[in-house]
Amino acid sequence: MRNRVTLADVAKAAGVNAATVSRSLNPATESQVSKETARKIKKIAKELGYTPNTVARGLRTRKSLTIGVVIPDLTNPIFPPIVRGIDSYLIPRGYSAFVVNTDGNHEIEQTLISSLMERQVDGLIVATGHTEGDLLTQYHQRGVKVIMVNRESPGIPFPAVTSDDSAGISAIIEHLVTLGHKNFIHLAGPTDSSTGLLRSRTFTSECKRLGLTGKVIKNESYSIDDGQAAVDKLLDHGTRNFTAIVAGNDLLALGAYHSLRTHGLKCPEDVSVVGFNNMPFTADFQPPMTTVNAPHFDMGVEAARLLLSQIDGIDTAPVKVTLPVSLIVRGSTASAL
Amino acid sequence: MRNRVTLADVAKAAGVNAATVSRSLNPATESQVSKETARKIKKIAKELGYTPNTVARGLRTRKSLTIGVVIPDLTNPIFPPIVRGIDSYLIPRGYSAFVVNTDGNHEIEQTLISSLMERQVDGLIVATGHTEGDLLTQYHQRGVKVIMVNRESPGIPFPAVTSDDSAGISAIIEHLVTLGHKNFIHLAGPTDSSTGLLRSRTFTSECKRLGLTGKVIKNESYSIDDGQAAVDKLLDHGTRNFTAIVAGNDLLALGAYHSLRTHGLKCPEDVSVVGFNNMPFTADFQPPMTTVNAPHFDMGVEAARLLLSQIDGIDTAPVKVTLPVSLIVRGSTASAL
DNA sequence: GGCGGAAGTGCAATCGATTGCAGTAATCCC
DNA sequence: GGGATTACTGCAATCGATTGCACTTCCGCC
Repeated sequence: MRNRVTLADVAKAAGVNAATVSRSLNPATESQVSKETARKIKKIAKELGYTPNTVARGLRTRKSLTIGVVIPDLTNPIFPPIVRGIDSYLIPRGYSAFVVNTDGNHEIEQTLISSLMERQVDGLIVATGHTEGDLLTQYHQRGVKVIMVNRESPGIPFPAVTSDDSAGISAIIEHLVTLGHKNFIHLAGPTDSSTGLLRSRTFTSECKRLGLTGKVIKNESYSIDDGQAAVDKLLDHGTRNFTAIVAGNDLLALGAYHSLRTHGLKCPEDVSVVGFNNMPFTADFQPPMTTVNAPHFDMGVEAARLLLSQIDGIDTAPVKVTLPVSLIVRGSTASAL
Repeated sequence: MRNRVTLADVAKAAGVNAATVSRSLNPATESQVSKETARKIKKIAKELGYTPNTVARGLRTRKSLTIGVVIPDLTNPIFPPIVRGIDSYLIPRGYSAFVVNTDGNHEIEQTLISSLMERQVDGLIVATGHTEGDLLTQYHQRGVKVIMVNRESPGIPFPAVTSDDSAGISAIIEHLVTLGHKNFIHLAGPTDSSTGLLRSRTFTSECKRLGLTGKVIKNESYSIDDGQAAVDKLLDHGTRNFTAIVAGNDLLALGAYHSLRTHGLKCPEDVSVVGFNNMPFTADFQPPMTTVNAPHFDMGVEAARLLLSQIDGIDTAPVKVTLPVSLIVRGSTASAL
């Protein structure tokens, strides 16, 4: 049915052994074959429309040239750039990526990682920050390379590529202080993620250092709904002793927008709001969102680079790479009254 | 190095032949093995932590349980929901998807499709609408199933899943006419895409049918920049004889927002703007965008369903599935003066 | 002229599973 | 008790490539 042309077909047509065809077509082994023969074989292979079977090759060479990318949810706009960054490095090098979505569900994540392993991926790039359930450790011991991206692993010291969250939060607070703000709310991301934890810790320590009032509100997830609910709760209880909201990411900030609006408060006139990530379209929100740009595409590239260097055995130390961020001031922050 | 447990390992531990292990672990052939033996083998397999090698299995069975998804650009927010829809159908059925981005580049697309074929994908879901270069046809003849999603194929009658663009455009025009609009601009998407073509044709025929003035402006791509440039050009030439812009998609509409703003025109007071797709965050734009909701997730599901039914040989006719759309009226449309 | 070595090619094993065929033992039935 | 099923299980081929080893030529050199 599947009318593929195989090495054997080419070999028969050329009147040589399949081994010779294999060697001719592989640049690394081509020198073992006479120039004459190699030329002829390549010509015939092209005529017959031969395409190598990567699966069969992988079985023999024990390298699938395939890697798995584990992310929480592709519809969260920060992840597509990461995936594209990964792709941009991997594809020119002959690798392909399986991208799977866990929806933050731990069981799903385990199942998907197992399925990736059954498919013999050479490595894993994990953006969920979850490393519990020792599945990853187990695979890592079997020689499968793992890189964390966006979020770090809590326990196991896998190499990780993150943005400089600490610097980002500092820049935000400095910006707000310059505008005269003194009383802050921080909508913290989930504390089981390294980003949530680090951003919130930096927020607290910066407030303390500068003698500011900073209240931290924990959120279950990085979602619009959670951000809105958190601020709703605050305002419904009559709490108004703050002039600025520092959100753990842009989605939480957007939730804050919604809540402020339904409570008749204006941003930035009444309350300033700052996001984190500079995800697509934040400039088109009402008001355009002040946020911190995290280089997601570059983080993907860097993660892929690290992974391949680990696979090739060049670089085996558990490196931590932190990429710089920058504050993008738009319309959601203004002077405190 | 890779310390995997193989069938042979389990067989040795159980004191049986690998064939027996294979049969015990496969539900379809389990009945060929005595209950006793099967039970013992399963126990040992679990103890040893055996995981099947999907790659090796695929080589023998000639089914990779893998499909390729070809999209233009994952960072365009309409595609992640499609991909997730595809995944939601595929994964529970044991399939995995390779997602590749073509950036609308024809050469890249050919290369990526070749690489997918080398990886022995069982089928392809194509969202770019491109079928030129006869690579797809060639593969299709070799038994690889192809489904188009979002955009139809121009020439070859592959099964396709699309939204009801025609109904969408009609609903938009009806809405605008009700608001008293009579003079329209249509920012058409690329004419080499079925969506661009169909939406623009419907626009023209509806205008004609209702006796309205409707000017069509072609765009190279479905991008913010193109939308902005198109409206810029119009306004820079002093053309103001329109009160409503019907954009080919939300990105073009957003470009129109930008242009109107820089020209000191207010939306919707001066000009109404309508998008298409209801992509994420359109409700948060300034103003909230009136648009047509296309069920992208469901389109993905349906495409995956069609593909698997083709692979299983159940359904081989070139079906066209059109999913219903609905107008979402928000703040970017208002009464004509 | 004979020996050593290099160059080019083929043979056959291997990767990890699946599966047609055959063989053995147990069971059944008259 | 003997012949025929039936039920398990094993053998070995197969999928499509890669690769260590062995073999044949041919050339150079003394």
